[in-house]
Amino acid sequence: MANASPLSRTNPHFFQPLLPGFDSHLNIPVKFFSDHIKGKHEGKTVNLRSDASERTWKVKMEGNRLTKGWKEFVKAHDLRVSDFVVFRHEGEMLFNVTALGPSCCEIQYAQPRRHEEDEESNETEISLRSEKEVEENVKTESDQSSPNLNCFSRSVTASNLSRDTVGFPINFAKQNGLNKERQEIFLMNGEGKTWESELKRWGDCRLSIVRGWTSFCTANKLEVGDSCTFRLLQKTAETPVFQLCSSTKSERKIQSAEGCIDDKTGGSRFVKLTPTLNSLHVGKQHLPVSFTRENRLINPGKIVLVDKNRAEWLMELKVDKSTGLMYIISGNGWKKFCAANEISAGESLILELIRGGVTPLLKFISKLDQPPFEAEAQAHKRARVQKLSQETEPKLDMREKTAEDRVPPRASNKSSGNQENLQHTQPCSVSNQLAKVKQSVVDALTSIRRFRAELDTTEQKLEISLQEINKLGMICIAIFTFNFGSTRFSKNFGTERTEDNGNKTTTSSKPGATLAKDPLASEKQSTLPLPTKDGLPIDINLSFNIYTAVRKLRTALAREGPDGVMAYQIFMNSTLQQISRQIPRTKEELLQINGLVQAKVSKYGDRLLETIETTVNEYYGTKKKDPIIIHQ
DNA sequence: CTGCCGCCTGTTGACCTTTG
DNA sequence: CAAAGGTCAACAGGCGGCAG
Repeated sequence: MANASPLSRTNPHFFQPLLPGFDSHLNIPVKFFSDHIKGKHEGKTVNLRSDASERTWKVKMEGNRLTKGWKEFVKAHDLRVSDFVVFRHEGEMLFNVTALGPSCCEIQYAQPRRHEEDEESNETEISLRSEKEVEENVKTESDQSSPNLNCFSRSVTASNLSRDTVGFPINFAKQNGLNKERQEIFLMNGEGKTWESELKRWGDCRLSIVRGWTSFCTANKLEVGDSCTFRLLQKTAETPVFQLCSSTKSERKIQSAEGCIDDKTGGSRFVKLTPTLNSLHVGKQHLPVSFTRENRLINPGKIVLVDKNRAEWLMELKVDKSTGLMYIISGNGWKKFCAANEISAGESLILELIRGGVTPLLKFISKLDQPPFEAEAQAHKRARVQKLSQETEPKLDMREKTAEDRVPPRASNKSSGNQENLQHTQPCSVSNQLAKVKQSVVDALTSIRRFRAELDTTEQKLEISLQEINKLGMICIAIFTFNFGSTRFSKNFGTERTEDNGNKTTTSSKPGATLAKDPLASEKQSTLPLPTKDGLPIDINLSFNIYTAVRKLRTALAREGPDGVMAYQIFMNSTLQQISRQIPRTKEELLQINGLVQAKVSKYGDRLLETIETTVNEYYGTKKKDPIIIHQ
C-alpha cells in the first residue's frame, strides 16, 4: 500500500487511511518499515511534526507500531476515522505528517491557540479543524464572550438565491470588525477561485451579503438545501476573503457511503420512541438515556434519520446541558419525519442505530401501534399538553381530542391490519387490550426480523462498496499528494511512466490499466506527466518537489513573520499548486499566478524564485534553466 | 423591471423548569 | 432521575415600499 520514496527523491513517504481503532496506535506499512526503519531505528522514539503546529510530538515505536504518544497527536490534530495521514520522513526518525480529510483535501486548521488562552490543555497547540470549529463557532455565535470566530455557516435557500442576498451573522461581523455600512468582500471556493461580493449593514443589527451569492452558488453547484461554511481568510485585508471550507451536501455523500457499517459498541441498536404532541410541535425528540449510553451516543453532532422510504433526514443530535440528555432536533424535520413514517402523536416507532461512519444513522424499522389506553394516558400525562391542544382546538376536551386526532390516520392507514378493531375497542376488556398489545409486539418483532434480514444483505453489499471506496480513496490520496486535478490525471494515468532515474519509459498505453492497482504500490509511477494549460505534459515529480519546497518556504516565512501570521495568509495552497504547475522563473511570471500581487512578489518574490531555482537545479542536477515542459 | 431596504413574523435552538 | 414542556433571543425570510 505505502511505499518508500515513490514521490520524492529525497524523502521517503508512506500514507495510511485511518480506520476504526486508529487512535490507539498506527501501523507503519511493513515495506516502509523494513526498508527504512528495521535494523537502523527500531524501537526508537519517532518525532512527528505537522504544518499545523511548531510542536514536535514524541511517539513510541513498538515494532512497526506507533503507540504511546500517538493518541495525543491524534487528539491535537482532531484526526477522525476516514481521514488519511501522509508521513514524510525527514531523517533521524523525524516525520512531517500531512492530514487529509475524507474529501481527500488537506485538513485546514484554525489559528493556533495561544498558551495563555488555553492553559488547561497545554498538550494541544492546534485548534480544531475547520469542520469541528465550524460547529463550535456556529454554536457560539450568540455567545458574545467567545473569541476568535473565523467561520460561519449559511444554508442555500430558494429565497436567498432568487434575491441574491443572504443573511450574515451579526456577532461574527462584530467579532471580526466588519462594521462598515458597505464592505466589498470576496467569496472564495475551495480551489481558490474568487467571486466579488458585498457585505451590507442595515441598521444596527443586520448584515447581508447582497450580491454575488447566487453566482457563487451556481458556479459551485450549491443547491437549495445545501449548507455551506465559510472561513474568514484575510481578516485585516482591505477586502476580506471568505473561503468555502465545507458543505453539507458533500458531507452527506460521504455519510451515505460510509454510514452503514454495523456498530461495535455492543449496546442495543434498537430504540423505541414515542413522539408527543409537544415533541412534534417543538420539533425535538429526546432519546432514552439507556439507549444513548449503551451505544455511546454521547457527543452532539449530526445524525441522519432514514425513513421507511429510505429517504435521509439530516438532523442535529444535541445534548441538553442541564440534564445531560441527548435529543434530536431539526426544526420541523422531526415532525415531517414522523409524518413520512405515518407516526402521529402517541404512537411509537422503532429505529435502529447504524454506526461506523462519521455520522450515526437511525433507520426506521417499524411502527409500533400503542394500545389506545396507553396513548390516551400519555395524552393526558401533562396539563401543558392540554394547553397546547386547547390552543389549536379550544372547544375540545383533551379526551375527545385524542380520539379525534387518532381516528383519521387510522382510517386512512390501509396497511394497518387491526385498524377497525382499534377504533371499536376503546371500551374493551383488559384481556382484549392485552391481546392487542401482544399482537402489536408480535407484529413489531416480525417487522424487526424482516428488516434485520434485509439489513444484513444491505450491510454485506455496503461493505463491498466501502472496500471499493477505500481503494478509490487511496487513489485520490495519491493524486492529491501530487496536488493536481484528478480529472486531468486520470486522462493520462497509465500512459507514461518514468523509472526512478528519471528516464521516461512507456509501459502501458491503456488508460486506467494500472488504476486497479494500488497507485502507490509501485515506485515507477512517480513521474506521471500531467498536461499544462496548453495541454502539454509537465514533469509531476519536479512539480511535486517544487510544491514541497515552496510549502516549506511558506512555513519558514510564517515562522519568521510577526506573531499570528498564518501560512495561508502568505501563500494559499491554491497559489502554491499553481506555482508548482507553472513553475515561474521570473517576477513577471510570478505576477501571473493567482494570489500573487505586486506587494507579495516584492516581499517574497526573490525567495520564491530562489527556492524554485534551487529545486529545479537539484532536480536536473544542473545549473542551467532546463525547459520545464516535457513534450510527448 | 430590478435591486435595495426595512419591517414584521415565523422558525430555530439553547437553556431552564416541571412532571411523573 | 429521566423525560417532556416552556421561554426567549437570534435568525431567516416574506413582503411591500422606494429609487433608479
